[in-house]
Amino acid sequence: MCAETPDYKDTLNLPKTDFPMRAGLPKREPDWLARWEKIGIYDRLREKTGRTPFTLHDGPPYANGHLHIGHALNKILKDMVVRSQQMMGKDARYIPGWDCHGLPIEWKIEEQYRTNGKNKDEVNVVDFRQECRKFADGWVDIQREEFKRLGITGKWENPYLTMDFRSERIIAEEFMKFLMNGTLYQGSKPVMWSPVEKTALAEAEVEYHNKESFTIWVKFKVVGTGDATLDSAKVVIWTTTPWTIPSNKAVVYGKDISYGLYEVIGRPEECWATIGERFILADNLASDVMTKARLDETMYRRLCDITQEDLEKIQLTHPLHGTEGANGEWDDIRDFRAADFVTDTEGTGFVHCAPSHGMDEFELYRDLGMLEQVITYNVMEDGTLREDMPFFGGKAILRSKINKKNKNNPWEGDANTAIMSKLAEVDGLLARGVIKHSYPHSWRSKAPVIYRNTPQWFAAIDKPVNDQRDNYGKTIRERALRSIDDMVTWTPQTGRNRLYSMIEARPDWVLSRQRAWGVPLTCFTKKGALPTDDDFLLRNEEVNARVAKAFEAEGADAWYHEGAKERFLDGIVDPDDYTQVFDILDVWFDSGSTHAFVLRDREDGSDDGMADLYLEGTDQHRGWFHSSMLQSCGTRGHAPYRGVLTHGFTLDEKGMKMSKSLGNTVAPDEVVNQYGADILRLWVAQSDYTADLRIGPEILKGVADSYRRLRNTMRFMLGSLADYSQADKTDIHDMPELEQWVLHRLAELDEKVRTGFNAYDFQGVFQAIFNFATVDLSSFYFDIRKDVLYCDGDTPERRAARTVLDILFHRLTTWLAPVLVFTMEEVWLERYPGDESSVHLTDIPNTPKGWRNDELAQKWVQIRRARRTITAALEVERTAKTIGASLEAAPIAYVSDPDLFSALSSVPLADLCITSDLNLTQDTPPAEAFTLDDVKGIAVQFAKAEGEKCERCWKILPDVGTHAHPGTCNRCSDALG
RNA sequence: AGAUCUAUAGUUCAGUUGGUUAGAACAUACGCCUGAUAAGUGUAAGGUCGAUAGUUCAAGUCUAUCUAGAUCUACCA
Repeated sequence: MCAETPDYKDTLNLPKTDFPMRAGLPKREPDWLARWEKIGIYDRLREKTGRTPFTLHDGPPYANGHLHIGHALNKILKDMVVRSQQMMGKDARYIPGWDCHGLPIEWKIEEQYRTNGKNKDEVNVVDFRQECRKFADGWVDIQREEFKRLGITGKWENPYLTMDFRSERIIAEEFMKFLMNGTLYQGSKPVMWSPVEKTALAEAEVEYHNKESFTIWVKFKVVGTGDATLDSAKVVIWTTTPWTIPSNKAVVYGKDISYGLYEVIGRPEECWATIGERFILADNLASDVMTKARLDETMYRRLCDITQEDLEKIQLTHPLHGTEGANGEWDDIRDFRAADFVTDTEGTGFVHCAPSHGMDEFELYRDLGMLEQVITYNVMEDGTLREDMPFFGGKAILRSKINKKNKNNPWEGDANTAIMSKLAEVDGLLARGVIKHSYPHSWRSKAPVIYRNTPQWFAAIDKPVNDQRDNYGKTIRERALRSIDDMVTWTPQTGRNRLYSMIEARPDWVLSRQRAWGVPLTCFTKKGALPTDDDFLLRNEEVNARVAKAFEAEGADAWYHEGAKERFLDGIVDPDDYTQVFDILDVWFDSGSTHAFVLRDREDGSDDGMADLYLEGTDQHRGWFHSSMLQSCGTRGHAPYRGVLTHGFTLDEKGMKMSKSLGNTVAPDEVVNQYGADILRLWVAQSDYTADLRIGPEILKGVADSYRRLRNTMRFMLGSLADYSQADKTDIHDMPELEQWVLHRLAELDEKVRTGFNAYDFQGVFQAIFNFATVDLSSFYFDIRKDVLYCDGDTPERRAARTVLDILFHRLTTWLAPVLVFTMEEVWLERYPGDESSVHLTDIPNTPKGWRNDELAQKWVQIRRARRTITAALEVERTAKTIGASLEAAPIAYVSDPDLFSALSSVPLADLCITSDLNLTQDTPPAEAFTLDDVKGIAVQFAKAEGEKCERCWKILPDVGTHAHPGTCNRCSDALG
């Protein structure tokens, strides 16, 4: 700077703001949260009237443990939906909820008992349930605070809990609808059963240990083929559970396995095979089986193939068939058919089926509709065989107490050996042995468990519901499938197929669990009646009403209090004629009923009891989407939701699952403490949630970078608008074209933003806004307008620019507020401070129709292309060190295209290119003029700007120094007054 | 083991009914500016479109197989 000219910097209108470049989000976010709580934002929004309601129904997380990143993703997405819908003019309600019942909590309490040396069985059920309730309550409070910290808005002080007394009442009432409409029935299925504890166990309560088991090869005689070769043969099966042999009902083979007929032609002394005996075996396993039967390869020969046609002809008899003293117990012909779970890698290639004691077999015969013929009730609760069973009645599969003398098999009872002896006696055994294998044991008693057919309660999926709500079909399945296609919008579309095929294929819904913490199946069965009898279940509205009333007042504990049965039945039926059911409802029934006690029954629910959206991870196709659909189809005839959005899972940076052992986890509170919740939210917004989402240190760093860029753009606007007033407000028609073009872009974007928000495409919306902010604003519009904003006095150009900045401010803050809830509030308060002020009370402003100007936009595409050529030409000189700043240049643009020429001559091209001057001509360009390959019709000849540098605006102009203020140009001198 | 889904620069994403040289942004490198300054701005480099085979005049796009990852089932006689 020359010594004699004054420093004009203070005379400029430089951006002025206290808005910090660095956000300091982790420290400052809690203050904004406190503010919102004080203002009561959520309730304040509810006071706005005349808005169309939008209901996002919250899928309840399970109330145990701290939040992980998946919870954060889910709730942030929900929050962005709620906030964007609200700001687009809806009344967007959000009632957060928690799932409180169920095994994991029960389990935690049991664990506490164990460490304190208490025994669960000695604790009163009601006391136990109270402890579970307390535990859930504690975690609800913790999770609520963790969710709030992420900036999630909602009715936090009055959420819904599945364990609220009212919820428990309604869950029971919903269950009783199934009771009354006849879809509830008692059936049975094999479950993991601990004979020692006489209880069913869940998969989570089972641990696998090595156990020694007997292993036997058993002969089943072939009969009734009419083929002498086959009829003389025996099918051999292998099992490690001899105790299931009395319950055998069938044998199955594999469709793709090659079988052969083998004849014994020699034998050692100790052997259960006789010479001439013929066995059908899988070829891959024949030598293995023969070895176990002590036959070496010289002692048997393969006679022929056994084809699938042969197998189809075969029928079998049980080895105990016709045994004296068996009273015909095993005399029925055994079923024999193909099944796809049979392999020829282990055993014999044939699987013995006792469908009461194995899942594969049970499912096979369930799907065949033959359960009644194959289900047995041979094993009692304590693991003993049925008292009246021939030979083995009362024998125990497992001992009730451990026998430490039997070191190898301390729990072994007397049933297996008795059965093996009898089989050997009737020539039913080919071989036996012992093996060590991994076997399920009870987590509590450490004793082995068995699969045991157990009575369970089911909801029939294919039975007409008979409730006059048949618009979508008569049965639950029909209604569900029809709803999926006719009623529900799926985001992404693939979710539809997933649920459809699951519901299409699913069996009846097992509603009962043998547990303590949940809502009981509130029903009674008639003593002496069979499950198939019409009056087996007590169906009485008066009884139901009593139950509901009691639950409303006392919660589901009422079911467990002393004298509950008499309380509910006295005076209606004779309590002594009925048995009270003590099973617990599947927790998916609880959460499947949330639509009833939240959407239908709460004042702030929805008008028609339906949700506009359910939004959960893809795992909920089998979970909440599924159970809610079934429950609702059973009770109200159709889906409870109009829309379903599913998101993927969170993975680490390499796309691998997160796990503590790999050390690749990202905890939400860590992100919040390091970067702030807004960064986590921005990560959600810029990710494609329809697939799995990756997160890790590098990705978060990238997100924080984007955030900073955006933050500075906002900061620039704040600074330039510092003293903006209504006097600046300029009509669009009085604005330069550049400003009109910005408004056009805003009109375009507004549509994109609204369509995107309505399609829940936050990624698309954010990307569009972010691109606009960096490409159109920061590097183009702002860059150009800095000159006018800084240097002009109160000119129409400056007023127009500031009008546009003000408009931009309102658009950008409201568009981004659903994502960057904290930062946009911070930006908003910078201009609109006040105790009651908040961007979150504002709607996205409407866009005046006149802003859209496609013709102008077309023209400006041309202009920007020409500009690119000019700036590129300057870049060459910059690299050559001819110039530094672009204001040192005054290039000549040779434009041959007449349209382009007229377009360029209609705008202040030098300003747009940030040069001090620019000559536009239609002359033929000199050969050395600069061109870009992809821009036709313009060539640029570089020239340095002539004159002195204005000490105020830094433009180089010929008239500098000839005005009132020394060292200034005409404009600046005027501005200085 | 089965069902479903995903795969494009270092990162996050575009890529129309198959049709020019696969596009942005961020990050990177090298510049410019020093009046958005722990900021702004320009230029460049960066891709066998997970792999292979096929259909086609033409494949990131359609088909098949494989690989990796994810979710849900099944983990057994």
